[in-house]
Amino acid sequence: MKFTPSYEPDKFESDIYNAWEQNGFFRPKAEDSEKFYSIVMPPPNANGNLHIGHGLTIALEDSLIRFHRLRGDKTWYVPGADHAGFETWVVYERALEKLGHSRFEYSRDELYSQVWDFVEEQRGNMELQVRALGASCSWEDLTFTLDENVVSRVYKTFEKMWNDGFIYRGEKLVNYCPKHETAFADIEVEHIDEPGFLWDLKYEIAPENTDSKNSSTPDFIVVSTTRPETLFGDEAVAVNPNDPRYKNIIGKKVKLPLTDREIPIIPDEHADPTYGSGAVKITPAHDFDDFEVGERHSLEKLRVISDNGHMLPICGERYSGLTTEECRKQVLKDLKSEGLLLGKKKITHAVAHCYKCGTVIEPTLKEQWFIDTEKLASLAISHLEKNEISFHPASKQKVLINYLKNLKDWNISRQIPWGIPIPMFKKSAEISSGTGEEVKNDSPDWIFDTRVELKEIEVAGVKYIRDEDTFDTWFSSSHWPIVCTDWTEAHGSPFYPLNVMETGADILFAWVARMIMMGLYVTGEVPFKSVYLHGLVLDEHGKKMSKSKGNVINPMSLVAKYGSDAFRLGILRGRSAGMSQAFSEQSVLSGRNLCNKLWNISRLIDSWVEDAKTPDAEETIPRPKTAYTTFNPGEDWICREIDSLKKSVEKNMKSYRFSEAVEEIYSTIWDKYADWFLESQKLYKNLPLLKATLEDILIIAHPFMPFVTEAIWQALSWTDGFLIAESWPSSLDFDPISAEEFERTKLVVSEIRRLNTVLKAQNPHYKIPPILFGDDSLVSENADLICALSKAPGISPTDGSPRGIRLALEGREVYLDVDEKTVASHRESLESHILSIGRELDALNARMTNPNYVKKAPAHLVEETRQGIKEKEALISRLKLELEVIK
RNA sequence: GGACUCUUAGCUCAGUUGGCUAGAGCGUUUCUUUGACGUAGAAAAGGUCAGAGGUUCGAGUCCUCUAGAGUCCACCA
Repeated sequence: MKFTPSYEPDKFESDIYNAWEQNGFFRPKAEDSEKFYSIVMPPPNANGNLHIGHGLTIALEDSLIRFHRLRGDKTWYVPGADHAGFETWVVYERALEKLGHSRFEYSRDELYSQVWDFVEEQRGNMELQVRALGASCSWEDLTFTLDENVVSRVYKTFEKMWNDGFIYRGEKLVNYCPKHETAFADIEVEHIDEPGFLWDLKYEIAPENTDSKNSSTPDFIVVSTTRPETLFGDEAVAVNPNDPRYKNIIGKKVKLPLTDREIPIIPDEHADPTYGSGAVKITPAHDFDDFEVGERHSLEKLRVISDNGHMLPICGERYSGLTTEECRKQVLKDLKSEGLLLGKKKITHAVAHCYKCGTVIEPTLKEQWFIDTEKLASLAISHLEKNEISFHPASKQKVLINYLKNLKDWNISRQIPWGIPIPMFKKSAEISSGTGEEVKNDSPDWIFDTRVELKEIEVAGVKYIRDEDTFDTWFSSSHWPIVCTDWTEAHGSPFYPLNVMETGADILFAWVARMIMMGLYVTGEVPFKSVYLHGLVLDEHGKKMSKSKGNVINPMSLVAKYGSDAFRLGILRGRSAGMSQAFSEQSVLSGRNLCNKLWNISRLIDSWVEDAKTPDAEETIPRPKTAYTTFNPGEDWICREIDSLKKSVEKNMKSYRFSEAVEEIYSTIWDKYADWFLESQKLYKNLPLLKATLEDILIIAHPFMPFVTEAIWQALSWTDGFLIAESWPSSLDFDPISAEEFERTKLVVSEIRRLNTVLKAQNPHYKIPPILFGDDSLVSENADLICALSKAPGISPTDGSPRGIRLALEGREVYLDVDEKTVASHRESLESHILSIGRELDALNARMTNPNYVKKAPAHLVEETRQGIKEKEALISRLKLELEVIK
């Protein structure tokens, strides 16, 4: 294969991916069961497109997987697809609406199969995109969140919990979206501070209860509320027991406005004497606080708002059927006309919204299934406190423990058809067919049964009807590490626990917390050894991406434009764990440039290898490792640099510092390998070394830029097989003295270049002069290289009569052979150089004059400082001497 | 109200147990039509590390406070 002048990713990527997949590199062999390195992908929504967060997830996870694969671990990366219960449901419901249909036209079972088809149609799309990002995952093991084994595992857990008494049926207030007509967990509700009003309503004290003998007793009480329309459900008015204003009316009754009901005045700490009027109406069926108050005082829970947000008939003909908003207006109008509306105050308060449609959440009284989370949470906390899971960033461990300590019971019922049916059946009031016997009183109200395909079942002569609700998706998702690894009670799984769970920091509570609780509950072991949480990917201005703002960056369009590797490099660059950070196309562009650079490096080396080939001198190249020897300047140095790159990538990957790893690869390839080593090799062309070092670089870079490195591997004339299956390089041999010598040679070249640039700036007609060197073995031994790298027209010894400008480098005797005029004009820059060295010297001297430093600092530091002072002093005196000469 | 995070170059961020002259990318300026790459090469400018105090021989790094930014949790009628 021939190298084109620039790397064109779209010509290679899909072929390479297919070749990898078809050759089975993504799947660990069955017999290799000893040392697995396993990661499961947080399942992207089956019916959706990947967003930038998935792009980041795959870049992170796949680089870990590829790194470990090259290191020789049996890696196992499981892709997934999420039925995404509610998310998908919203999309589907919208599609139905567009066709002029409503979900209420269909039965639950009909809806379920419709959505199944809908998702099936869309699913391939997501999988193609995961492939395009280069994810080296085991497709045969793809798990869909509604797969048979997932459902059966979820049912098993539910049954265990039911038997353990962790599950209870409760009538409680739940967060309810009147638009979607389903309940949510607390975590799915968004609290937003909004302006609103606090109205003062006049509740008259019922006349028959007024103590006529005591005229000091007021005949009404003012209650403050933000939701006047709920007054129909009021069951009491609460005042603080310590509030002197109301002490003597506790226990009396008030007339509920617009109705003919009377409700008591009760004492409760919940009433804050400093807020509003200090008296608060209690609506147990429609407010979380009031619910609690109601429980304390055994109040009725009267529902006055329907599931879809309309007033119920109990509110009276005038209000029944109105939306809550309409009803509020009407109530306020009526109260006003009756003189019962006393005041209105602007306030800001937190209002709960549906996280999907933004509709105001209506706390609604519902019978639902709840998980008693107390034992689950404390189990999780005890393992977390033993540091059985390492967190990146570490701070999230504390955050998670704090969350678990305050965890409330978990409502797992959802009133949407798209999801896993809850396997619970309720005893029917009807007498079961045939027997004619009465229902036995001792038969349970609810029974667990997995025959969810049936609407009703019969057990011991009793008829039971299926609960129509489905599970909260997080209930099944919390089993993800268990189900993906096929963990069983009998055999466990060689992949469980996972090595790493990598996901977004935003679902630490919703998902990670629940996986830990469930993993421990089901298997007794934590589900993963490490957690890496990435932050949000923000737009280039640091703003959250959103469709409405129009600042969404689509990963696929970046892949199409710059290539998959460029995207991966761009998204990993400068990103650290847990932080929400800006991302721009610019970083992808620089990733693309690196790919092209590496491509051209390889192109050059390959052309040298090809040029050297003569028909009769066909080399026999030992694979897998090219043997090499170092002869020339820079060769030991590049071996040292690659060796240190290798070690630092190992270290960074171990501590999940992806960005640092990428940065080091970038600078080694570009600044070291291309700009110094290859430039030097233009003189020497040590082919075995060039080949060996290029191979190492390709392997080390492969986890981060898999496609271009493989494309190069395939294009090189001497390599065979696949790069993905190569093994991580062993340590390179090098002579450290020779490496250090090249470092000093670089300094000479840089200084010559810098001087030339400065002098050129002073005089546009300046031409790069020849180089002279005195008694300087480093320069004489590297003369050709220095000459070539600095583009000087020539280099020669001074023969004892130095002239021109001497380089200000310690221990060097190198001159630029320039004319007298140029020498004189250089004086100024020399003076400023002396000043800056002087400042550094002062700093070092200050340290040494401090007796405590000399006494307490480590000896090697003190010695270094002493050495530094000596060198700087020598340099200054020499520079001063040069200044004398220039005069 | 509670918890957590952040503040380092024009921008986005590194800086691991305190230790040599605080780094990178992008951007900016100057130079280079050298046959791997202009998606390039060479060079340069740019930082009182938010502020104050403390610990220390030594603080971007540890502690306290202040100011600012952000995120999450929470029932404020």
